[in-house]
Amino acid sequence: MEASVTNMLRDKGFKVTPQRLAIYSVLAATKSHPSAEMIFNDLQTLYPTMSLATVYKTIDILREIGLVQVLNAGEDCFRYDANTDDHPHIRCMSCGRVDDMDGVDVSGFVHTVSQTTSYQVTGQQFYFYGVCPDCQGKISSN
Amino acid sequence: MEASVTNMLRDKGFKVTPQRLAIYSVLAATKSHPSAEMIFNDLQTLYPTMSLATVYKTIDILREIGLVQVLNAGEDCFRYDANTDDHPHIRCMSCGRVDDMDGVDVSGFVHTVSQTTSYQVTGQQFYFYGVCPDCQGKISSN
DNA sequence: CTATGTGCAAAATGTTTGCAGACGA
DNA sequence: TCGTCTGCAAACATTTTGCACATAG
Repeated sequence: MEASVTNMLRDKGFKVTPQRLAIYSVLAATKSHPSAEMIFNDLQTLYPTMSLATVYKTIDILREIGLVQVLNAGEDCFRYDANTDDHPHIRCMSCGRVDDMDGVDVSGFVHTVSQTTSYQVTGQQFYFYGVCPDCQGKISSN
Repeated sequence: MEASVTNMLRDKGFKVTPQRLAIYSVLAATKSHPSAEMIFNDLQTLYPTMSLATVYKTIDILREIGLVQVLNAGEDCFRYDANTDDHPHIRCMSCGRVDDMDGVDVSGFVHTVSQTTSYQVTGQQFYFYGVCPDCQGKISSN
């Protein structure tokens, strides 16, 4: 996995730096869809001198070479996902977490919808909103 | 239509002001899903003294009473839609326009997906990305 | 060695807030 | 009249940019 990031960067003419590998590692190791600031905070211990600007610049490269996808689940910031498969996301309106919705096959729906539009469809993003299991528990126990 | 906005506002304890009616009118009269700034610009001629802050505050009220829905199709700003029906949106990656995808029944897909998650689902938003008919023409003729 | 990348600080952008005067009910 | 609303300006949060120094290749 790490090796392939190195190769992907080199192949596209980007230099391989510790910062870039570290930022990708954070994204690859989590399912929490962190924002730039969350990534930055995660790296403060290991890379205390890293700047937020570097996080943004690196994410832009990772997106460009197809290693991360960009999410906006209606928040005031973007979140990033190293899982670039087509999968819906769901945000808890109570605690704000954003989860993957695995095991949902979107291809049939996407195909059907693509037929009904005069656009040439190149991609899509599905967001669901609701209350996560943890917050359901908190609400019912209050 | 206008009358119902008046009533909706009054019923919820909000005052009816020319600014609020004007902002809703702009949204109700268009399918272009304007951002706050686009609404503000639209109203410059008729309401030269209106402030952007008023646009934001009003939109928040309209959202709260269910008269508009908030969109974020991956841009750096929010867009607003007075059509609160469940319908997907599609953004042209070339010119940036955001269109409705009418005539798509999402209920079956939503129902299926809702079954597969432990979240309690309360809503959803589907965004497609592609190239609009106008831009397809431009690209092929260049 | 050279071109690209990093980190910092400043700028830009979109949105929110506080408050004095205006106005709807 | 009274409480809410407007418009302004300042504050805020996120993201982008410019540039001197550092570093990958």
